Amino acid sequence: MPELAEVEFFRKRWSAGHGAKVIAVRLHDDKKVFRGTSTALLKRKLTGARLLDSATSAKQLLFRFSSSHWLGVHLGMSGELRVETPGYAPAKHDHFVLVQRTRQLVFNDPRMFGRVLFSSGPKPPAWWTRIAPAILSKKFTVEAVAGFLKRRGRAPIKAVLLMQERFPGIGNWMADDVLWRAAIHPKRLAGSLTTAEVRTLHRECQKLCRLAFDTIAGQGRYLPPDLNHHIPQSWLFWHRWEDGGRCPRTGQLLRRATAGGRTTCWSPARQRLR
DNA sequence: CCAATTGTTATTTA
DNA sequence: ATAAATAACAATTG
Repeated sequence: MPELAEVEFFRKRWSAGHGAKVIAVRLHDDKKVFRGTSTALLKRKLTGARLLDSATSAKQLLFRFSSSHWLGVHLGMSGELRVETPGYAPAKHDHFVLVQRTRQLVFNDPRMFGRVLFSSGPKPPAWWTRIAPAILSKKFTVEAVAGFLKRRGRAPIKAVLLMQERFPGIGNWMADDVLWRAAIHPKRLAGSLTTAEVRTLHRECQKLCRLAFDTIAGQGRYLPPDLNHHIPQSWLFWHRWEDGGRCPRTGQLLRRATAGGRTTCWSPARQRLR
């Protein structure tokens, strides 16, 4: 489920535990979410440590602990973060739990494409600092996008939008939504876009990211009661999942097919192959 | 039983 | 050699 703003939504949930000590760590050792991570070390170092603060970048979460410990979380396809009461009994797919005195911070991931990382040191770990510059940062320029599209010129634009090294945080539904807003057919080859189309695409990426943070992740300290709670019916989002969905702008039937290896939805009246 | 799934990476193909 | 396409990962749901 989680893309850019959804990841931030989950971070805000766990931020309930900022400032509080971890009194126990419960985890499922043998699960794939810990691939490449020493669970013994993670458990030993985080027990007794205080959760100081956290951040998100693209689809990654970073949690900073006392004594220079860093916890990384990627939610993969089906991961989510929850806050439970101290008496909560872990469910089947609750693979990682930080127990605090007044709450439990739970990482749940049935499909286990997600990941838990751990490292120690004075500076944030490399896997965090090498994430591509955010779409809402100054470095996400139209020139950078144009250059990238040229280099990936023979791939469908839909596939290119999913590449995290240039569009960090964009996932399947955001890619479809951006292309729909920009009125660009997902199967157009990246190198075939006109200068005007590249400009529009660049702008719509920024607009959708801003919109997504506001509606999904909430503003300030406010956290929506549920993911997607405030997403308006006017987004492609609500109409793209199943057959029979209609374009919120034209009212016509949406098309679905696979493009760039993923299920893709577009509005034929707005987005044309040519 | 078959096909699907909002992600990433290793392997295969062009 | 490079880039694009595909398979694989795991679990559940329709």
